[in-house]
Amino acid sequence: MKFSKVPEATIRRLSAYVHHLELLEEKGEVVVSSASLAEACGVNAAQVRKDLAYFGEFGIRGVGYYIKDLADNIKAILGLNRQWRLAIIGIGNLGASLLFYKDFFKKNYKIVAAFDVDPTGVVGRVSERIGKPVEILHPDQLKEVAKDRRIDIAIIATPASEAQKVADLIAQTTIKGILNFTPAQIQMPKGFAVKNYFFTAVLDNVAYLLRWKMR
Amino acid sequence: MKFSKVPEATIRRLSAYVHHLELLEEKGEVVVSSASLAEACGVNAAQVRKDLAYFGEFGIRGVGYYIKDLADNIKAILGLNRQWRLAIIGIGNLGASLLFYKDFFKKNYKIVAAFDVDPTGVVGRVSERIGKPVEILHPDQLKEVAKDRRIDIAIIATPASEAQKVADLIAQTTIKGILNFTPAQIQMPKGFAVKNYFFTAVLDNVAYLLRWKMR
DNA sequence: GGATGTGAAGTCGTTCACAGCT
DNA sequence: AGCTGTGAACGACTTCACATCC
Repeated sequence: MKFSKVPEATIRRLSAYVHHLELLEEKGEVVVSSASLAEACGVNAAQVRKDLAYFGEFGIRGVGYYIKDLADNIKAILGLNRQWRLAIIGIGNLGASLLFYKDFFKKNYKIVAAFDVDPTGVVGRVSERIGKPVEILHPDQLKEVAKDRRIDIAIIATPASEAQKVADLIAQTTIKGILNFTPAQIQMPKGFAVKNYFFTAVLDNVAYLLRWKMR
Repeated sequence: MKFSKVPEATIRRLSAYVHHLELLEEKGEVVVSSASLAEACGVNAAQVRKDLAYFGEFGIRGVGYYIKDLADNIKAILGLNRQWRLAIIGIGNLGASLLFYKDFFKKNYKIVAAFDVDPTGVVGRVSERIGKPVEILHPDQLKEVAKDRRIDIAIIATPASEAQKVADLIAQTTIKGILNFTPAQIQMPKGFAVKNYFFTAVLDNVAYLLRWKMR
């Protein structure tokens, strides 16, 4: 274990490894080699071993990796051995769909609050679709609610024009992690974990590939 | 213009540049320097110039870049000067929310078809929310519909367990681009543009940062 | 003067190749 | 013998620094 600077790409791949290990576990497999895990995740075998080497030695030479053991270890590395409490800010179509995203439960994420400037907007329809409706609060309440409900991570799903305002609100709370779904680049003080995740950028990438590489 | 191998990260940044250039245009700005564009997008100024240099010379030394001109050029590079026709496959919460994602219109993407094995599922509620309901078709119809409606890109928003089946269906159509929203790694023959975009992987990244870098 | 465009340098991430265990 | 763990080689991306041009 060196634990120097871990590439961000490594973390992304660890997520993928966990997903595949869980599939193998369901199938009743017991051990897996770096080569086969690599193939399933579309990467190089040495890459798999290097990624793991940042955090320790999890395999057995001449054998491979015990699947359950490795999965547990990676989950611990990613912090998926505890529950992370999420707030969704901006309950439009995207925010609303996150409220109903079932796989959160598997992944140790739990939505504990939802915020929107217009609590009467999509909410009515949202409420229709779930037994116990999620209460939509006004962003003004963010600070106190963040503390009360111990929110760890805020997901910004507002229009881009509102993203910085929301970020400024978050900066005043105990929340330290942000997943920004808008195309806006947000500015935060040091000490915050911010990741952007704007999906039309990826779509643009597909369009670009189609535009040039092929046809 | 060298047009050798363009890093994927460059393409992602070009998307961000366009977004910011459009904001500047709305504000009535006329020229922008690489330094100021860089700051707004959270990158280095030399990076901006290098990114653009892959495709040509768009600036004027001693002056900067004409905003509208640069925006148009980047859009042409990304293929956003034409309309891309999308299909969404899997109309769960995520797929349904994409159906209503308004910004598609701005970005030259148009949803021309929606598929789900259960056309009676979310659809009823989906139909309630839009004047002219989107017709949800069965994936069996993919091949003929892809041709009729000239679908360019398929967005896979099914459960992960179905992703490969859907990919196999797509492989038999005229569709050449895929945006995969599931955590499953899909296998395609050569010549397809496939991008994965699974958002809990990014959330895992935030959790990891919180787990280690801070606290 | 001032900002772009770009070779060169530097940094970071990936792949190779083999030593080291089991 | 087989597969992991890892230094070293490689390749890719980013940043620097300055020549170039408006």
